[in-house]
Amino acid sequence: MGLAKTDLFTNQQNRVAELAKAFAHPARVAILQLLADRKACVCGDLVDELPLAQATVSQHLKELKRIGIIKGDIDPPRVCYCINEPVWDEARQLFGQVLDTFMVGQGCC
Amino acid sequence: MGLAKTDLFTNQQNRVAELAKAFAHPARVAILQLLADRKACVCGDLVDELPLAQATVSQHLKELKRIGIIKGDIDPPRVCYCINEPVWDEARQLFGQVLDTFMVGQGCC
DNA sequence: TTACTCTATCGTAATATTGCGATGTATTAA
DNA sequence: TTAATACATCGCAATATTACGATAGAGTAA
Repeated sequence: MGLAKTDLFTNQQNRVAELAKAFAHPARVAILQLLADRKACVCGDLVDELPLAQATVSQHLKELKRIGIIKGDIDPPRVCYCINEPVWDEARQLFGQVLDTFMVGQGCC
Repeated sequence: MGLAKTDLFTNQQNRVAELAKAFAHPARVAILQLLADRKACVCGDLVDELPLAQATVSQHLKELKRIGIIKGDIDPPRVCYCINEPVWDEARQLFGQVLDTFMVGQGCC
């Protein structure tokens, strides 16, 4: 079963996996792109841009917030969603670390 | 339900999501790191390195192969698993594209 | 106050993922 | 031939994810 034996892997591996989850669904990629482009920092706009129900978008936002890659500051009557810069940078660094361990052009097979 | 409305998103978004899935589980991160380090190109070695049953490792390898980020060439009595260089490079480019759309230091909130 | 807007959360259903034992298949070794 | 090895696949169970309608809560506008 989908047991997350998180203690069986390194902290780096677990964190990479968690950050990768943020990008592992096209809707979340779309959300992150919209926020990164800074054209829409408000959830209402996001719902308009996405082919998903409001409840579904809210759920994705919640998951992205749990991972930490976005943050939502309350500014009634809206919630301003933004990229969380430190975590975004962490993702860039970690993905870079993993992807750069392999240098293209040196296959063994 | 987990419907993958793949036609509702751009090709780029769908591909990013698929490639991210390759990294969205610590065991797969570990597998990819082992292959990228090139110290183990054979499934038997991989099973020894991972805290998972042989069937489970094989399943992860199958999924990684489906995504395309690794390839398995038969070399009886073993199967040689390796990073698939073009796709690895594609992942690097796509993640870079997405992650670089946001420049740290310009938050709106 | 009431009505309206915006977003979160609940409840539910469908599907996907993860994990492993058991079994199958192919090759090698004896 | 039989036995052993290496890996894939099957079948099942447990859990996670995705999606959405309905509802709740908080604020604004009238």
